[in-house]
This record gives sequence, structure tokens and C-alpha cells, in this order.
Amino acid sequence: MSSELHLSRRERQIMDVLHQRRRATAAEVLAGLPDPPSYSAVRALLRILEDKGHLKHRREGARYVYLPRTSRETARRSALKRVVSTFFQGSVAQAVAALIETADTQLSDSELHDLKQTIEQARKEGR
Amino acid sequence: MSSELHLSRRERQIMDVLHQRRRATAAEVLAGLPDPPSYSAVRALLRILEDKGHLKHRREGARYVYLPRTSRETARRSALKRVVSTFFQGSVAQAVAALIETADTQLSDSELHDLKQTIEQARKEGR
DNA sequence: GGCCCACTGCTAAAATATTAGCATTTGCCG
DNA sequence: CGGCAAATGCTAATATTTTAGCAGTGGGCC
Repeated sequence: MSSELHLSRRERQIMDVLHQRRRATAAEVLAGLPDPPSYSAVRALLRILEDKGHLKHRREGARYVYLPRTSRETARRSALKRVVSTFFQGSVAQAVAALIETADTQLSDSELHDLKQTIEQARKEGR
Repeated sequence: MSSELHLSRRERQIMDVLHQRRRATAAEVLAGLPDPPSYSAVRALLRILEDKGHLKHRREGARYVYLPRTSRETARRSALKRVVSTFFQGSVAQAVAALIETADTQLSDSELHDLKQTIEQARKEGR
């Protein structure tokens, strides 16, 4: 949880690529980085991140495929939590409203319908 | 927008404190930092962030009060956008669902009601 | 099997971020 | 109006991050 705060700039960028793609080879990570450095720079960082426990790798044929060590759900939750607490003073309701109102959002009718369902269910469950 | 990606670890931590508090003195920023460094270290960073255009300061009596340069709305939007794209593959609907379902969320009945309103309005506006 | 290409591991140099210390300024209060 | 407490500005040292280069390894393909 607090670990994210301690990541350096490049480390964070790499973890972002990994979370976005779920899994990636070193070459794919490189391709996903802004102002991409050299290939071996990326691999050095990947090794460091693995040492620190932020990711793991699997051998896949000749190469390594890297994956975040944190589960998808956990990572999502903690990312949202941070945004809500930093930018919305902890108000989930405000954050949801902002998400929906954001101009380039384009929620479909059926998505909106589903969301209402989700909300209704939350209400019933007494959250 | 891309600027956030280029912030160093401490710079980011400081901007987070500033966004959370809206405004803060150097001492308050220091208090809000994890593994707090020295006071003058914080002030050096504040000056750097100001040079880079990420924040501004106002004189207030004897001291400076620092503020983010980006508007609240813009900062919120871009933070959400980043999370949605990194952790939810761009699906706003999924992100909203995750926010609502998060266990420690505790949305009140009236908040849920308001959210439904917001959604209904989005639907009407054809978003 | 042998060759080649694409990958990995490691290490040391360069660039950047982070820090503390000290000199200076400001404003309040007796 | 003088002095003190609490700020700030600056600079140079230190720590960390970031990088590239080179040597080694694996595996597919002829």
C-alpha cells in the first residue's frame, strides 16, 4: 500500500504499463514508456522492481514475461482510494459523480442502467 | 497532463499534500509527507515545483502559502482519467462499479439517491 | 549439431533528486 | 525602536535513480 509512494519515477511508469497490460515483456514495457530509455535500462529497472517485490516474471520460451505481484483487485482498490482521498477529500460520492460527468466519458445507455442496478443493490445491502 | 508523469518521488508526494489540503504552508507540507525530510529540503522542493510551474505561492503575513497551479477540476479529472486508463482499461463504468462496491466506502442512502439522479441526467443528456 | 538472433545478468558511469546548513529577511511584541 | 522567533533564498554535498555497454545464455532453424 504505502509501497507505491516509494517508487521512483521510472519505477512507477513501469508498474503503470504493467497494470495496464496485465503482463508484458521487457520490449513491451519499453514501448509503453514515455521518453523511452534503452532496452537494458528497462531491464535493470525490472530487476530492481522484482527485488523490491513489486513484480514477478515467468519464463515463456526464450524470454521473460513480467506481471504485477499485486492482484488486479487490490491494485485497483488502492489506486482508487488514493485518488478519492487526495482529490475528493474522501468522498466516494463526489468521485463517482465526477467520473460520470466527465465529458469524454461516453457511457452507454446499458452501462448507465447497470450502474443504477449496482447502486440499488448497494442501497439494499445497507452500505 | 503528461507533466505528472515526470514528477520525482518527493515532488509527487508534495503535490499530493497540496491537492489534498488545497493550500498549505511549508510546515504543513512537511507534516503531510511520509518519511519527512528536513524543513529546508521541503522548501527547496517547493521552489523547484514552482519553477516547473506546478504550484504558486502567496505571501500571507510572514510566510508563504502554496497552492497547486492546476485547477481543482482539472486535477481531479486527470487523476481519474489516469486511474481509469491504467487500472480499468478505460472503462468508466467498471471504475464506478468498483468505487461503489469497495467495502469501506459507506455511501449513505441520500448519496446513493443523488447518484442515481446524476446517472439519470447523464442518460437524458445522451452521454 | 552448429549458427545466429534475441534475449538475459551484471556492473560501473552519468544524470538527477534529495538533503542539510548557513546567511538573510520579515514581522511581531515588549 | 530594538531584538527575537520564524520565515525564506541559496548553495554545495550526498544519495539515489537512471542509464548504457558488454559478456553470457537459450532456443529455434537449417
